[in-house]
Amino acid sequence: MATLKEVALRAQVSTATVSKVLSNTPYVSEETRARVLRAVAELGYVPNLAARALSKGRTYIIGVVFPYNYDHLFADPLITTILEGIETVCTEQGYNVLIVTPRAPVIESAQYQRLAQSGYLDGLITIETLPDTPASTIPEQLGYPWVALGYRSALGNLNTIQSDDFAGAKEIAAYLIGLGHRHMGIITVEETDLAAAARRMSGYRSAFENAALNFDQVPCERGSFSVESGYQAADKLLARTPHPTAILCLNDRMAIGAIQRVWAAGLQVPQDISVVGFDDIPSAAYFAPALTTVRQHAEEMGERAAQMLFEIIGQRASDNRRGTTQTPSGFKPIVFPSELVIRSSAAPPPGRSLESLRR
Amino acid sequence: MATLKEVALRAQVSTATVSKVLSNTPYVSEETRARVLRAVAELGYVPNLAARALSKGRTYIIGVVFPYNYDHLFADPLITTILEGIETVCTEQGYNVLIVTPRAPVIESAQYQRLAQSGYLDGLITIETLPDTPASTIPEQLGYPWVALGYRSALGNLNTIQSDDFAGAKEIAAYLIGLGHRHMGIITVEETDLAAAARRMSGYRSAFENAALNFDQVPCERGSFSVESGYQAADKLLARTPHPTAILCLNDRMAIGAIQRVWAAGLQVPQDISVVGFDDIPSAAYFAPALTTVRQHAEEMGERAAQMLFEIIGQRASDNRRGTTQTPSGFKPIVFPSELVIRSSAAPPPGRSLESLRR
DNA sequence: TTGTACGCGTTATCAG
DNA sequence: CTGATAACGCGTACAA
Repeated sequence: MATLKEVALRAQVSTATVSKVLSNTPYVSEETRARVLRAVAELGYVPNLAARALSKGRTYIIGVVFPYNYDHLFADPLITTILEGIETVCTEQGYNVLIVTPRAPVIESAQYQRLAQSGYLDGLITIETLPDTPASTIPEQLGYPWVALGYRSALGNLNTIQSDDFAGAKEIAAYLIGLGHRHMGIITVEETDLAAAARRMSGYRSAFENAALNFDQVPCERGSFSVESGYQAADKLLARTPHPTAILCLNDRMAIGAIQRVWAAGLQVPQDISVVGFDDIPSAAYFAPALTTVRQHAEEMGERAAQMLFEIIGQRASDNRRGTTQTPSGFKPIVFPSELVIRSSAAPPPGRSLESLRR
Repeated sequence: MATLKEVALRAQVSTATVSKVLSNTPYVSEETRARVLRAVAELGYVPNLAARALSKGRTYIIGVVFPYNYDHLFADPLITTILEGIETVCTEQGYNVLIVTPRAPVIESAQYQRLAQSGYLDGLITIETLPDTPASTIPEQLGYPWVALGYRSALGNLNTIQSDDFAGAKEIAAYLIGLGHRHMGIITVEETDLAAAARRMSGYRSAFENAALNFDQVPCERGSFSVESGYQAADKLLARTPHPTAILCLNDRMAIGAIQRVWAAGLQVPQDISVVGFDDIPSAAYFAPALTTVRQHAEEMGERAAQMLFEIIGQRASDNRRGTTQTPSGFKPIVFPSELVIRSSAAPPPGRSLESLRR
């Protein structure tokens, strides 16, 4: 662990000169530059980041925050894919990624709060899966760079990257309706467990109302994201007579659970009952039947979030340079389209072929 | 962003005193302690981590390194599960996790090398999925705390956490043999792509030899981890006449691909052909047929790795305190058992019921 | 073109 | 029990 001073000693110059060489400042003679560089190489000198951070006020670390309560969030392919997108861009830009996972409600997580205020992070990207206690509140109050992925409830949507949950849900519900389904069931989650839940539900509702179907009479059960919970919820849905001919699930894992339950009843998907999901996790494509679902552009969303953050960091830096203290108004929300992926877990209801529909 | 100095000013004491109060040093009068604490609260003071790191030589950040080449490693549930285990323990211990993903061969990744030497990390956990260029080489040479998950090839296995790939592979192969299979195929990967590949292959071999079967004549195709590549590899295996009655896959995703290919041939799993995997990824349980595979204790392995790292960091610290500069010899490798998970993707070969085997 | 000297925010070592 | 003061390693005005 050689230091600047040691390099300076060896190259017979001052530490200031070494520093200048290393930061590519002009006005250094070729000769000394070469001598310094050689000393650096010989000593295997690497700048101490803690010292640099202290001096420059920049750590080149950005924090990715994902609160979790109910479930292992790392088990959610959507989250890890977003993370991958973020990580890619950060690495490109020479930034490092610190993962921050407040276990408790964000507001109560002292650890998170301290970290956010510790000056260790140049910025934060929060993955807001939960409503009510957005993790972005903290950096927002502290006035430093942040971007949120998801919904911030009543707080407005500046600096936010979202997936168009409403449109995606509406589209897939309309698709089922178009196939001829009239008796459907829904497997959702507690709205307190997923900020996007409400949007998806209103997407469904919108499709139903467009078709003059009464959404409020649609049987609706709650799961908790997992395959098992989907199984349980489907169990209740199937107990009804007549049972629904199609089930809309708020995520793919619950859809897979629901399908298991349909099988357990001795029924076929999609011949007897159609089941659709949401998210398009990797296994959705390989499940049999391959899941009809809604794709979210998770990796791109992660990348875009990181890019937005760097724009904010950059503009903040240039503001400082010219002494402007204008509070930036924030970026307009970016909404990524979500797209219906038609595979083979949905079909017209039994006794109602596509042909008959066309008549 | 209040500083120590501001707190000191407000509490009418010196910065040294504030520091003592905050680090719970005894020998501070109750009265001043209270005054300081109040000032801290009023100012919302949070220590600056960069400054603390510089002064104490400790950052409370540990790096988790996972090299990747061929594939999106974030898409590998095994890796993210390990990461989750690591993260849990680190958070408990008040450490933060920085993710480090050298894209190039580790040796050539300047970014990784610099980070490792920057003094920004208190320790490293490397996930060694690839042979030949273990990421742990760097911290090892630099002489600072590290733990490796996986295999370090010829470098020895000190400070290593492993899954018993050999035993797991042997067990699942023996299971198929026990079901009566005699003509099997294997879908593996390039040994340069996965350090564990060789162990699993020798596990298979061992089972075959125990049953007096010639392992070298077993048809063997290579995939590249993905579902698609499993499909392609199975394609070649099925082209043989007679085709194998069972396929051993080196991971679950390829097994799922292989099953798809079997279906495409109009055959059933496991009635016509048995297919087994390795890893027990979450979707293995929900796939239909549910995958018979080998479970690895990924989360526990991650947790154990973090614990081992903290033991090393701790002992290093106490060595320093008493001036001992003994080079620690390192921990013995910890091998986690892997276990056969019997579900429903394997059965006796056609025309050979379990009954007939017992005769 | 180069060097001096100070500041960044903490911790730690001493005197007092 | 408390308070100066010196590190920690780097960046950077400012001076030379």
